[in-house]
Amino acid sequence: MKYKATSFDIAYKAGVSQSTVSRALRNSPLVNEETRHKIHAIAKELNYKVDKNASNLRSQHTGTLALLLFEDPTMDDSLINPFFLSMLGSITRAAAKKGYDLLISFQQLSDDWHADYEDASKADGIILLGYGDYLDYEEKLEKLYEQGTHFVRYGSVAENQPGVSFGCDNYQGGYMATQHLIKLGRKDFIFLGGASDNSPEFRARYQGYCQALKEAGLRIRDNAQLDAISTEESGYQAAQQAFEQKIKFDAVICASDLIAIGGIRAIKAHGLTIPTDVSIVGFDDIPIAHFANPPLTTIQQNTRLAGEMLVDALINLIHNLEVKASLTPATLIVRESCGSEQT
Amino acid sequence: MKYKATSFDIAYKAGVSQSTVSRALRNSPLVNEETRHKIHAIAKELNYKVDKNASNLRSQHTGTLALLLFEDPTMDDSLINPFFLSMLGSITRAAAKKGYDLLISFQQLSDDWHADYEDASKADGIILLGYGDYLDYEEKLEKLYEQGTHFVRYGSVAENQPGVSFGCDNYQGGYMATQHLIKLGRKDFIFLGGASDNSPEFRARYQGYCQALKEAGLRIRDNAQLDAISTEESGYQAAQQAFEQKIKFDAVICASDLIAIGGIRAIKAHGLTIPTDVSIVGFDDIPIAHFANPPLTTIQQNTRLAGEMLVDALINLIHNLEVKASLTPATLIVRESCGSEQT
DNA sequence: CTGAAAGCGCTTACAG
DNA sequence: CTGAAAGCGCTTACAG
Repeated sequence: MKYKATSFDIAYKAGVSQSTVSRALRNSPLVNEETRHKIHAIAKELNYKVDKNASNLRSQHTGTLALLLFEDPTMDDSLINPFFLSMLGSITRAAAKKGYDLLISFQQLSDDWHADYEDASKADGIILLGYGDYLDYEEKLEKLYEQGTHFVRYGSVAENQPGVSFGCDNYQGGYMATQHLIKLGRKDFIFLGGASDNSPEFRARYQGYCQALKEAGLRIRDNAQLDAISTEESGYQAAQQAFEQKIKFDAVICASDLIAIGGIRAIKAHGLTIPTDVSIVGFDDIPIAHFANPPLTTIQQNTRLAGEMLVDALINLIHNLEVKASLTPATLIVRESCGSEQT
Repeated sequence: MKYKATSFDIAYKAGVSQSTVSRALRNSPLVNEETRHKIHAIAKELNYKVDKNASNLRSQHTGTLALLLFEDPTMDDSLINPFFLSMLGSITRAAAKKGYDLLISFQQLSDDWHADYEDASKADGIILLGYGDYLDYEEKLEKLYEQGTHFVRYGSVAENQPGVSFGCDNYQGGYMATQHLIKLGRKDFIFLGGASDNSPEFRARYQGYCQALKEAGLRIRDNAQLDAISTEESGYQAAQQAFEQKIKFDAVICASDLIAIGGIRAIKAHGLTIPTDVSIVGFDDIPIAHFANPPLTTIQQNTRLAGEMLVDALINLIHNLEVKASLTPATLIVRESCGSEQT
């Protein structure tokens, strides 16, 4: 490893004090224009980079944001939800744009909270992205909140949640998806996905779904909501159940794309054709949706916007500015899994 | 923010010196069993965490690995190759397992190398994952190498490359894919993907392909290798070109799954059926491959293993141990895009 | 086994 | 506008 230049080396070469070098490099207005230029030139020549550890230690902040991805331990390692990967990408970009480093950490929901705290001490703030059971998750949020840690999270947005939350307008998304199928003349709906306190995002989608049905004067059958978590297999099982219970349907609204992909498999397995016999719509717009067979109509979450909002909000929080929860719009992406108008 | 305990607080409570606390916390054998227990207990009670900046500054290492993802600036932001996302996941896990933090940074290939250096100063070593033109990329590697930076990269593995490289056995993968279609009775092959110095990974796959054809006594047509980069659109265009040039084919080997997905679209658009009329195989085994229509036969890269190898190798490099380039095995995943035996 | 002390490379009052 | 000096919270010889 090459010798690493320090601010003293620069000071010596420039014939000024180390304090002045430090100020010049941070572009303090306190330093003479000319000296500053000279110092910058020497720094460049020497390949000088400020030592982050030293500057962070001294100024008591890290310039780093931590991204915690909570995983449900029941999930298969290899099949991390593509939606979260997409969020990860947009958060990384957003953080970089603001000059923050991003520390990434995958955790099991079951890990004890000391691990979170550990991460908290390495970063100025935390971004939480979780899946799995919300009720387990909430405990962690409360711990973090008590600790006075700066954090934002992406997921369901509701009253009485610890900390600041951002999320997609799930209710509106569920509503739009359902309305779209209603317009297409569909009458018998089922909903694939959990709708309990354990998955508040899914529940909001379900509520939007119910609202659309209600407004159209269509019945909401009690047995037509089948639980599923966000995996292909679980979606398959849920649809399978609908068949076993002999629930008649020509329209299926899914709480996620992965669920929809599984649903499609089950529907095809029963010899039905999509969208002729049944229309189906997903949620998220993960890349796979586009390549499903048939291509899946879905509700798109704006991950790019979400990433920026999360990062901006967290930085504001760190600077003790006020930040409030907000929703990102949901967009209907029409593809071929719904068919076109019919009567 | 709550008051943050320091090693002095613990020392005071335990009635020992701060040096002893530091040693106890690092589990130095120099400290009395009993005192160590007491110190650990107090640390836990006080929610004490070692200040990373201070310890890193003092001991002159960071405990952090940087992951640089180079992107070809021509790529669409939103469509980061799912394969890299998968690598990212496995590297994150592998780093965490070894107790290293992972700093993530997306960069354009066009960024000047100072940016890399910047990252180098924040981490003990760098993992490089790049796509886009290899020739541009190589320059960066050389710069990094000259600087004496510890780094490993994933991609093509060959002689005369600066630094240590890991990668999938692309040659073998291309060979296996081709051989599979040969066994199925296919005769007229085309290859979709670049095969020049600009994309050495693709070239290795192409060479494996050529070898398999040669061994089977099948002809390798000069015009049957169509350039494509790893996007759906580019794959579509390449297949399109094959049709325009009236190249007859019943088997297509693709340099990546994304290319294959685009190829499938073009083939279907020409009214041909897969796999009846033509067999197609991809490379990577990204999640989409499974859901393609028909499900895509492909060559799987073991990203989990690759992530572990990269992290282990980099850590060894940091400790000045010897490390050498190696290949990860390629695995044929048979799905429906090839059909079954026929004559 | 333990303590006193130096020092990692910065930032930032303080004094001019 | 500039410099001398303190100090961020650790680790690690050095001396016992």
